[in-house]
Amino acid sequence: MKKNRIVVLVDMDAFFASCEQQEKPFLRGKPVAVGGKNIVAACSYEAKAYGVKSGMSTYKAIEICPSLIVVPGDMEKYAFTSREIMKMLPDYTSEIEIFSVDEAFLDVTDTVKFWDNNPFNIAKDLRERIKRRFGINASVGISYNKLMAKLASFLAKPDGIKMIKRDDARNLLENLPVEKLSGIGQRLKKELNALGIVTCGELARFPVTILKKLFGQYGLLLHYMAMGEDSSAVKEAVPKNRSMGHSKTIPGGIEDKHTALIYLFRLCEMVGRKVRKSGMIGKTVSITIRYEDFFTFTRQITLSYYIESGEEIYEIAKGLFMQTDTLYRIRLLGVSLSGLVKASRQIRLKEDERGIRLRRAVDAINNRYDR
DNA sequence: TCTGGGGTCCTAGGACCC
DNA sequence: TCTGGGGTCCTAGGACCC
Repeated sequence: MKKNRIVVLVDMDAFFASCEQQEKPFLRGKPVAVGGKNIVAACSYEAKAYGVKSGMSTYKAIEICPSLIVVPGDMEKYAFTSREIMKMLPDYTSEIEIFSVDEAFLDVTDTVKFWDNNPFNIAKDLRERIKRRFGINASVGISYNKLMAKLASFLAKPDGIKMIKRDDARNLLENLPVEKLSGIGQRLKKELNALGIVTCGELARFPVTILKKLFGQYGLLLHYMAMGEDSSAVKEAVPKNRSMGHSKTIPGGIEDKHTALIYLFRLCEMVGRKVRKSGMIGKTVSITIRYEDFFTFTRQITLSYYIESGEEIYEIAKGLFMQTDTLYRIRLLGVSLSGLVKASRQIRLKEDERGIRLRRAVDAINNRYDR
């Protein structure tokens, strides 16, 4: 375990919107929102200046920013650009964790010596290359662990570099609202605020025993987070796919099961396609159902064998779906396959048995619920 | 605030095994 | 036999992130 690490977080600024502005020059300098029909998935800094935020309804966004240009999102395109950018990272270290489509952690503890022992040189070089090749601004946070590197990049935005040294962390955290830390969302913020805890300083001084009682193991973690401590490692470069899924909000909602099954089938096919494309197979099928009142729940079942095709997924998903109530109008349906492993010849040998076992599993579901 | 879609991780209880 | 404890897997739900 290394003690004094140097962790860098590269974070693309307004990534989706920047990709669009790069591709379509007439969008540059304008307030742009990328998203679906009803919600803003991401927006340009010009739009942010008006108060537009991701997650906001498109209606509201246009209300506060009438000149907003809304473009449909194209995840494939962004993922491609992302992969191209990420290809540059091994030039700086072999310890890379691709954290999301627009963020990556780099542990440069062992390689910073090649950059005059100054991590700023790495940050500058990386930012320049991304800007030059892709026309996209990136912000870089540098610190002694991932938690603080993340905070640093937040403070660096937009288009900047920020380093948080261990000696400065305590001062910085003292008056920092707890929700600025990655890992503390709206829900936790509310609960902490209710305890009279608003800043990280206050959280750090709050009795650990009470935090543990209230939040379990996470309470202990919160205590350390508030002090700027995070022992998690920058993990391997290849993100392990634990699950793959699709979900769909149905405009107007669905009332009858037949229509729902048609949606379900399509989702299963999409999941199957995605899974096969990545050369994976999985054994746990989950469905998500959201009723009109936003009550959301999941049902899942783990098989004793692996599957990959839309048809196989559908048979299981349908079984799960048929057990659920149909009293309410369905707003969203989702299907996902988890327990994923790389498809291998050994596992594939069992393929012949699959048909039989599949039927057995479906029977088991049906029997279990006595239908 | 009236709410998309893709994920990850954690927890708790129960089943089951040794 | 009615009685321990640990480990692991499964299901369901929830918080969080981008």
